Amino acid sequence: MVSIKDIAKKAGVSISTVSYALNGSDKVTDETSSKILAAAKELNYVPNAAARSLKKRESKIIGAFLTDFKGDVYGELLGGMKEVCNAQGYDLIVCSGKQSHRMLPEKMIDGAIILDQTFTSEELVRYADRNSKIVVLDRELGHPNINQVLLDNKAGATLATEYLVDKGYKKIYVVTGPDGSFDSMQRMKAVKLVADRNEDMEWIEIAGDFMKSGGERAADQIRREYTQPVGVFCLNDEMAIGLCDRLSDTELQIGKHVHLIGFDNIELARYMQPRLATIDYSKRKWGALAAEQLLKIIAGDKVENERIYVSLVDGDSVTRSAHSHTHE
Amino acid sequence: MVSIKDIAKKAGVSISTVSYALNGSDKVTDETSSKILAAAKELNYVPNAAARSLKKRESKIIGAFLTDFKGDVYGELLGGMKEVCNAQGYDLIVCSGKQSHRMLPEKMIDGAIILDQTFTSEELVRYADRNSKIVVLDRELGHPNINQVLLDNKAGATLATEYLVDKGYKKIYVVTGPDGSFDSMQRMKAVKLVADRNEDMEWIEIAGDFMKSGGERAADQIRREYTQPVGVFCLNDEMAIGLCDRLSDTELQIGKHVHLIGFDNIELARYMQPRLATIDYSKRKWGALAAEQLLKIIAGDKVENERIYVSLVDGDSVTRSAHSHTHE
DNA sequence: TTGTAGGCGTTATCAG
DNA sequence: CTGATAACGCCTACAA
Repeated sequence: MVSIKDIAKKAGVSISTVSYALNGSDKVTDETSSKILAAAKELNYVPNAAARSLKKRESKIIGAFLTDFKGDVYGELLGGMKEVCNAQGYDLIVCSGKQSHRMLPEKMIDGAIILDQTFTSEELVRYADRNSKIVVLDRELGHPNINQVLLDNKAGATLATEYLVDKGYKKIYVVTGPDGSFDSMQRMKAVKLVADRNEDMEWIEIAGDFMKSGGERAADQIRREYTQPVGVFCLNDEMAIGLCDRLSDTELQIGKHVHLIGFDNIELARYMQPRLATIDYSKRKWGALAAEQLLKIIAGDKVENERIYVSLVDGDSVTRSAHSHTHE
Repeated sequence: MVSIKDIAKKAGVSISTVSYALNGSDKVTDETSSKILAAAKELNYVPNAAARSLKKRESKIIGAFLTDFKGDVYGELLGGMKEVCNAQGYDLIVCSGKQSHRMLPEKMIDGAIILDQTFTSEELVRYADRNSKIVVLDRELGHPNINQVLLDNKAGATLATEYLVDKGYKKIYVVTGPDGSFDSMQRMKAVKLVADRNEDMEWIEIAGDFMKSGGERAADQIRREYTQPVGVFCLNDEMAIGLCDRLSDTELQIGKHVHLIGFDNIELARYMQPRLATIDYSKRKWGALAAEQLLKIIAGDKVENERIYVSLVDGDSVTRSAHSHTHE
């Protein structure tokens, strides 16, 4: 490995002069500086990240932590983060799995963006206490070193539920996320509020998992209990697609017997037959905002918690109930 | 930041003893060791990654470099890599973009898995010359520090092309990847070989880009030139889907007028109407094998270049030509 | 403008 | 078994 010491020797100066020259300090003559740069190039010098991090106590790297690498949501999200990070001279790395958590306390990264339920809140707070900078996308956490950028789950779930109600469905199944999912709980809360406002609405909760399998199990239950057209709100699109899959070779048709809406607007949603109604939001913006907030915290700036707004996407997976009274 | 020096002070021993105890050396009494461990825990000690990397000249981190974070192929691929890495005590980080290339020469990571055309081969060889360990998934490169794990593109493209021929199509469009794509070139080569073996097969190359837009442009051209049912081989599924999208509101129907096969078997393929015929391979295995090879190189073991096998997936996007002679 | 020297946190060598 | 001590590569007062 070639170090600044080697450059110093070759250029006939001291290592500190090399360091100054390499870092573009004006404390060095242009002449010696260019001599040093030339030597560095010739020797194929590459600075050592570990040494620099050790001394400067920063790595200029941000870590994004995800539950897994699958999932259609992540592509745009990470793209948004990277764009912001790079613009400010930071690199973004993506990590998954418990084992990689260590990178945060060990200061391998300057900060973390968390979208990973396997990261417990206690763990995050513990790191934040020791001065790690964190932005969470999947929970609420009050701590000076932690900021949160959350989806407007309440608005989204309200839109979705009211959509089903407006289309004339009184009986509505809601397929939840896994236990402990913040998004799931928030969305459920909004569903309940809508139900409270609509006296004649009956709703049934089905425990899901945000994966296809949850939608499949829900499909089985709905089919067993089926008597008349119903509304179904899957708390994410992936479960909605699992539900469609399972129902596809039965007598129950989506958009006719089962009126389905999801959440996330993943790419697949628009390829479903019929097109899946769902809740949309800008994944890129979400990621970008999260990164912005994190970099601000790192810079020591004050930040406010931010929210990502959502909108409803129509789809023929929900059609108007034949029995509904049209009020217009 | 609490360092081993602090622990040493608290436990009343020297820093070297602390280091030994922390690393589980048997050169320390169980008694002092447990005293040290207790002190470490009490002080919330976390080792500093930069310091350790600097001294040990390894980070126990592997980097996967992708063109972008989108793309359905990556989820499983990265999952396979991570599994292998973790099992051997390595962490996996995912990087994208030119800026992050520096992590390799700067020794922030112990090795890299490359699936990213924006990494030039010269750059990779330069790093390999300086002792970086690399596995490439998207090119061929002869270098002692570089190994390659490639798809069996030839077999896949041959299967796909012959599938169209067997179904009775004489005129076959082939939509390529972007210029310089290794996969695209390999697949094209195989197409040409099949064409050479089938005298009456006519094939037309359309320049694509492995993105939806390429498929859309191809659709336009095919539609302009359409006279009778044709076969189309999109060199990846994403372009095939772009092509379907663009054709969906025209008079040309997939599986009737345009007989389409893709490559990759992404999740969306099985949701297309009709189901997209394509070439499948285990993305998880691909990633796992790449990681295995890389860790072997790092360990100094000899490795052979490996290949990932492929298979054909039937789909109604290709049906038998009405004019074809059935030979059975 | 350049050089000297100390230190970041860790590991590892070599004496005690 | 334990303790000094010297690196690892880089940065940065401070001194010259």
